[in-house]
Amino acid sequence: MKKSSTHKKHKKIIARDLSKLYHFLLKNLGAQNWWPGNSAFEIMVGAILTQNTNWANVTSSIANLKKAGMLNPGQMYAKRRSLPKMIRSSGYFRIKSQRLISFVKYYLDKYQGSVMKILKVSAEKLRIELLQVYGVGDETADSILLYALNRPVFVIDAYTRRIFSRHRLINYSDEYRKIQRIFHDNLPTVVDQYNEYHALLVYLGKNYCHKHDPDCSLCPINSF
DNA sequence: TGCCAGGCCGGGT
DNA sequence: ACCCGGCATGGC
Repeated sequence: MKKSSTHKKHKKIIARDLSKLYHFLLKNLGAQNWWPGNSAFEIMVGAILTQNTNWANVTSSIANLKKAGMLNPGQMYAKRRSLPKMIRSSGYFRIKSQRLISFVKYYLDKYQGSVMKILKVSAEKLRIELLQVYGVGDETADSILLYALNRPVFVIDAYTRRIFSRHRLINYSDEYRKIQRIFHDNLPTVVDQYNEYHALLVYLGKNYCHKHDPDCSLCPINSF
């Protein structure tokens, strides 16, 4: 059996139950306490480095940057030529170096690399700006908004698509903003809940909702 | 060994 | 509006 997305063993989830599902997952899986990172800038960098990449591969890159004193906008830009070497373990290291440079340049030019200054701009306006930056798409922009800048923006990723398409809330290939709207419309606008919910979905995706031949009998959602 | 990982971009139809 | 190839390392 290859496809599971429409198999009956996946319990159907409806939009109105998203809030209850959150509390269920939090109770059964425990708080994930994201984002694993200390400063806002470290989280921004991590959001780019983890694109289509295992987080474990990113941690050593972050450690390299920290050791080199490059985990701040000014030094990262000044030492930008050493980025490929520093972030090699994250994969796509050449293109991700370009993405980090374009992001840091934007952050320095527009906000002098200051969290205080970027926090003065509304989430809606910031999202549009971030999407103009080379290498920042919907998920990366929203990860920065939610996890680095504490804005109530729900992050949609491949795990979210996989989990909820199997449970027939969405189609896997639905537009990003369409999926996001379902969460925004059916959850209280609470940053901490958006934060924890996405982290729980990643945990669920990693451990129970595998791409091929998923072992659905172990998925906690079955007993929701 | 091959598949997968917390995407995004550019070109083609 | 889709669809696709390219980008790349490290763990199981």
